[in-house]
Order: sequence, then structure tokens, then C-alpha cells
Amino acid sequence: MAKVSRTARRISAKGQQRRQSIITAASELLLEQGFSAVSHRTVADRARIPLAATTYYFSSLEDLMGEALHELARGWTAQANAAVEALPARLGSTQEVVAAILSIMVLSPTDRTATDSASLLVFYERYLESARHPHLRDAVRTFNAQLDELIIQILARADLPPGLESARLVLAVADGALLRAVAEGAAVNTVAPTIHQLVEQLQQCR
Amino acid sequence: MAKVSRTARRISAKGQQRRQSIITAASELLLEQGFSAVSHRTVADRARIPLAATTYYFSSLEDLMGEALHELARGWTAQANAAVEALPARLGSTQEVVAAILSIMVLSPTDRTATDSASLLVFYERYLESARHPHLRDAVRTFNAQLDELIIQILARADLPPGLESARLVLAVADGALLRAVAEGAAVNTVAPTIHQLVEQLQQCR
DNA sequence: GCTAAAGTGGTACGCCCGTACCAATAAGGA
DNA sequence: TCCTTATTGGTACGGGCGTACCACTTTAGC
Repeated sequence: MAKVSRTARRISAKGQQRRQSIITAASELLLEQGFSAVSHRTVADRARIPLAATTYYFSSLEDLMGEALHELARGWTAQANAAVEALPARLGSTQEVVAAILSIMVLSPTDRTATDSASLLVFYERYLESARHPHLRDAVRTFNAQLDELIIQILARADLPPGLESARLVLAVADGALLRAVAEGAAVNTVAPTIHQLVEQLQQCR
Repeated sequence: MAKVSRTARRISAKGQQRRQSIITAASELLLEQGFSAVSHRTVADRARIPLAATTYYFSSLEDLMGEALHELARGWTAQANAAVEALPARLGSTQEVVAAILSIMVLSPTDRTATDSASLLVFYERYLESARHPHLRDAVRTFNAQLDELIIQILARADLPPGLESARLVLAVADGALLRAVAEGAAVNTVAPTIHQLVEQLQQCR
């Protein structure tokens, strides 16, 4: 029965801007170094603003973290959407399908190669944080739903059995394989055989 | 080039016992509340020993954490092995196969029902910690390898395509589906349909 | 019994944390 | 203009952390 308060304070345009700069700094930190690296102080330093500003614009660190995660998810969905749109209309070979699936899971965000390991970690750290902090669940749920949609599109272009069920199966395999790879210190592309195998199963039983 | 030191101090039987009690306390804490709950002080309190004992018997918290994780993994493998041995020699229905797979992934350790949510979280937190702290990788790698073996046995009893590749595929699906479930706050048994679907695929293409 | 080593337990240091507080300043509507 | 409200930024509090330190007691081999 938490007090809703939220004093409904109007914040000026400049205030909004500062607030946004805090969110941006937090989401960058989150992407680069994970959840544990996001504190009031680290965010303030990165955003070049005094410590107190981070408590002035956000009711708590959880609040800030939630905004940062939403920001990150927004960026990811945009990139994943773009990746799917850039795909050819027909995905012929199994390799193409596997590559398409991976292209929406592991994004190389305008960066150099192989930085994706850190962001993949955050990608999955998100799940655990969401499990322990329910206020983050919306961000995870909506993002995953969008991933489902994109995989449905990929399946359609590959002439594979459509439907949400299949998409969830594909996403589960990709998640499981990628997570195991990062956990065991294996290269990201070592997951290809596993996904390849699933896709072939789906093809054979068409 | 870390100094190996390890001063090779012989520790007495009673010392070993105390050391073990620390490991036990740490692994319990780990199982119940996750990695972040394991600190020198929380372990000391749980084990009913003074703080300094935790630094006397372990060179660092990482060291202690590694031992605790190994302990936990030992318990898990024992339970998983027992679960497979308790399985019927022939797994006829798809449901049986799905249940068998889940029985080795989500263990209800002599506890009441539905406590498994917390331990499932740790189960996957392990992957991320291993990714960020390489000294934990051995524990994860060997445990996963054993899981592969057990799944191979299950596949054999179900007359499904054998081999390490298939086992890895099954494990990936189970991991991905379970992780998504805990992240989205869904009940553990909501993963059954997804695994069911994969098993059916494997059956059809036999 | 003596002595070195192992073990014990209390305490302290320095760091980082979330958050609260507060005086000073800027902005904007009356 | 004034006065309210938003914003700013410096500081402080209380607490948890890993780890070091040290005086003390126990143990085991000679």
C-alpha cells in the first residue's frame, strides 16, 4: 500500500532534458558494464551532473534503473526491426535462416566487432533482474513479445511452420544456446550448429 | 602472473570441519538468496562462526564462492542422477519425456513445492557469474556436461535420435524456456508446451 | 614440558552505497 | 515587481562491504 504521492510536479523543458541525459548515461552504463555498475554516483559521473540530480529526478534507484532498461530495450527493438527489414524476402538456405535469427538476438550496435559479449551478458542479466524485481517485468515481457513477432516474420520468409508456438520454440533454443555459450566462454558463433539443427528439424517436418 | 603462494599450510581435521561448515553455509545462502547474498559476514552469521574465520580459510570471497558453487553443483548432479535412475526403462508418451527432462532441470530439493523458483534463479544466475568470473567456469562446464549425459540417457530411453548434438538442443530449449518463464513471472510448468513441441519434432523425424 | 605452528575472535580501515537534507539560485506567473 | 515553485549542488548519515591486523589460545611434534 505504497503512497502514490508523485507530487505531480511539472518539470520544465530543460528539466526534461537533464532527466533524459541521466537516463542515457544510465542505459549506457547498463549496456557496457551491467546492472551492478549502475549506481547514483556512477551515473552522475558519466552524465557530468551532481549526485543530487539523480535523486531529484528519480524517486529511487529502481525507478532510474527501470527507465534505463526501457531506454535500452527501445534501442534494441529498433535495431532488431531494422535487421529483419533488411533481410531478403525469401530465406532459402538453412544457413540464411540461422543467420537471420542470430542477427536479431546479438546486435552489434554500431560498435566494433565482438563487443557483443558484454551486451549479450546484459541481455540475459535482464531476465534475472526481472525475476527478482517485478517492476522490470514489463520491459522484458514487451521486448520478448516483439522478438516473437520478428521471429514469426523470419519463419514466414523461410517457409517454415508459422505461429507463435514455433517462434517461442526458436527463441528458447537461441536463448539457451547463447546463454550457455557466454557462460562457458565460447564464441558466439558456436551456437550456430544448435540452431541449425532445430531449423533442419522444422524443415523436414514441414 | 599471480603469486601462487598457497603457503601449503596443513590444516587439521577440526580445521577441515570448520572450513566445510563455512562452505555449507555459503552454499545454502547461495541456493536460497543468490550470489549477491553471499558475503563474509552473512556466511559467518549463518555458520555461527566469527567473521575472521571466513578469511582465514579462504584467500578471498571469490575463492569461497567457488567452493560454495562446486558444493551446490555436487548436490545438483547427485539429485539429477538419481532422478534419471528413477525413470522407467522406456519412456513411451511425449509427456513422459517432457516430464523426465524437467525432472533433472528443476529439482525440488526435499523442500516443499514451488520453492524451486528461487533455486531456478540461482541455476541461471550461475551462467552470468561464470561469464563474468572465469574462475567459476569449470563448475558450470562440468555440470552442463553431466546434464548433457543425462539427457542422452533420456533420449535413449525414449527412442529419440541420440547423440550429444541432440542433447545440447534439448538442453538449450529447456534453458531458454525456463529462463523466460522465471523472467516473465510465469509458473514453471508453462514451459512444458515448448519442450513438448521440440520432442514431437524429434519424434516425427525419427 | 617447550616451542612453533595452527586456529580463534574481536576490531578497525577505507571504500562505496542509497538516500536525506538544505541553503542558494533560477524561472515564471501574478 | 514579488513570490511561489523548480532546480541546483554540496554535504552528511548510516550501513554493508572485503580485507587486514593482532593479541590470544590451542594443538602437535620434539
